[in-house]
Amino acid sequence: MADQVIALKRDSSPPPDERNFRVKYAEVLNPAQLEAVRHREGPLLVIAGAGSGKTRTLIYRVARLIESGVPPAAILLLTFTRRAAQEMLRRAGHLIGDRSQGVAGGTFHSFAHLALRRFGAPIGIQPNFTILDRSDMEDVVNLLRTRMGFASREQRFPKKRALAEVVSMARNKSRALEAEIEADFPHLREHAGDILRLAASYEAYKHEHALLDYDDLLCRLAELLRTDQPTRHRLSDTYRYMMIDEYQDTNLIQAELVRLLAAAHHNVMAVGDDAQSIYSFRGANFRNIMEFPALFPGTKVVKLEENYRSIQGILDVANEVISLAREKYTKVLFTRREGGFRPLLVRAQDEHTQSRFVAQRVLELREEGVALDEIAVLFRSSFHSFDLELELQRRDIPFIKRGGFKFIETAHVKDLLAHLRVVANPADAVSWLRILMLIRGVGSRRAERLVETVVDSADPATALAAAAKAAGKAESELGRLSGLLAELRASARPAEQIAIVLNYYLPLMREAYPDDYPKRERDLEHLQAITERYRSLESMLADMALEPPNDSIGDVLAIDPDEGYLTLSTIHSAKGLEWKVVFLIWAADGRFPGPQSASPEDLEEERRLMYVAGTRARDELYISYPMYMFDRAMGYVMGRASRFLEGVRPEVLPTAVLEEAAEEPLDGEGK
DNA sequence: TACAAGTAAGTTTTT
DNA sequence: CTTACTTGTA
Repeated sequence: MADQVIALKRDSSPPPDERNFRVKYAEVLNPAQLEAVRHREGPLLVIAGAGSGKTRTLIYRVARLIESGVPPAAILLLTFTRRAAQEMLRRAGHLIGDRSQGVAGGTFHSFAHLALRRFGAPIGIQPNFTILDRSDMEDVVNLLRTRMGFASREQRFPKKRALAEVVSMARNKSRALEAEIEADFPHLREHAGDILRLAASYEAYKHEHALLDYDDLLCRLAELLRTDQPTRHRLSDTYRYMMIDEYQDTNLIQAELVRLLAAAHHNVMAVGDDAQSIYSFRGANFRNIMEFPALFPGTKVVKLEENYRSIQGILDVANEVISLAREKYTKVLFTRREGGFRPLLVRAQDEHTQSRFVAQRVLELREEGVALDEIAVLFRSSFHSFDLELELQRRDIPFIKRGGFKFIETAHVKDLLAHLRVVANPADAVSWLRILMLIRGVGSRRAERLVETVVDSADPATALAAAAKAAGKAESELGRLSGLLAELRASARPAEQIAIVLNYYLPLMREAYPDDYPKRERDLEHLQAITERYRSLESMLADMALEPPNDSIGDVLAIDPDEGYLTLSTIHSAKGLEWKVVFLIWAADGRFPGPQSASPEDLEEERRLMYVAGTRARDELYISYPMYMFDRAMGYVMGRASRFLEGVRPEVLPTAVLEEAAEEPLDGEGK
């Protein structure tokens, strides 16, 4: 190490090597954090309450490992989003410089993707496989559903969405499909036999066309590691120090992946909070984190209970919400942050009054000097913010929305990418169908036949041109498509390839969407800009499937405001984040929890979700709900506060009834 | 036979 | 608002 470092001032005798460390760990971490950061070999479980410095602990441990001489490339940091991994490595970089960039980091899915591309051959995985996102999966399921004759029979057969749901859930819970139907979808029991047959064809179809869905990425990596010893050893030797964030939201397959990857060394640090487990719909079970010590005997457990984020008033609400849970959790948060502010339960007249309250308070906060990017509005379901979005637009308050619909899933973006996907993987029948059906005169029937001839040929463009001869009036269009594909194969830069597709696709799009094609064009330009940084088509397509750009900036706003954006987010997408001021809207029974939360387990998870929402706030927390809300079945009904707030004492969460603001006309130009 | 248009129903959360 | 299935047209 080139830099001479000043020795620690503290009298306590640090381990000898600590003297040379640039970071003074003992001075900036609390005892529990320090214990976790100093841990070096063997399994470690950190139970970290909300705001207890969990991320900080991970970052400092990365830094300390590297300072202790561990090569960065031997560290694997698995997080819930890649963004989280990048952010952590960036912060670690502030501590120890750019050595942190050598750390391998990402999500389980992105890690599995890379591993399978490079080492998947022993279990029959082609390196150019295509990743199916959820809607691609549904497309395939739907195709098979029709092909197998389940579409137009008298008996009602489940829709593609439900089918994809069951199939995926079974895998995420590591259950046989039959058992999954019995357990979570008993109403589909009568179709169990057909669903099983459909699922089998789905597996065969994916295999035949080099397609892997999200679940395959995890399951097949587990398969690879189980069955192929050289690969297991290779990966386990490469990543000698593993760190896993948000462990409470992992499922059994992910736990198995961890076990297999760590087989050679058991150097695993898992970090999580059982009270913040909110992904059971993805097969996660908060008990997994409790069973970590059983998976790795000899696990050291460290608890972080001091909260550095929120003032006590906010923690009081969160603690009371979670204390009424049926399962008891492992810790109670406390803070030394004093502050007079009490969170407020705001009862609004109706949804629009709620929106205007939020908008107005946001403007007041801005007057008080709180930047917009220090404020967030959270909600249970992404459509809950629709009315608020209109109100914010009306008042020129810039915002970004996280979670919910992604622009990557809109038809025009999928169309565009499908043209590139067939170039990367000519066997990708889903994408072939998609781009063929865009052509006038080609419907599902003809498209399927064309796919059959094209998929197995060595030169798809030529095969397509040959097949087009028999296609009647669609011939010339198919010829153009063939030309396009040839042109795409000749180009190497993704952004350039997108430009080539745009040239072909934009006219088709204008015809297909005469109402709003300008907006869609802007989306595609945005996409082109995003893809400018990619050098390989494969990596670009993989990123689009695994880490899609989902911050859809409100399309009204063309320019970046200096003061940043107000954040609108689902609670799920707000996980791990924090803001100075948080609004939680639609905290009403019937919305949060929603009507689909029926079982006690579902409700417990909703309660944890409420806990997550509340603990995102540092200084101010406003929870609101409308007194009258519209119900599709019953018209306007009286709204009640969420049941999770009922047990919270009024001293801890006082209620304010919202008076109509006088300066504002009731009927704005919204709607 | 194959495609396009029209009508009717269902809707969380995410990799 | 999207998706599914029926009916209408070439």
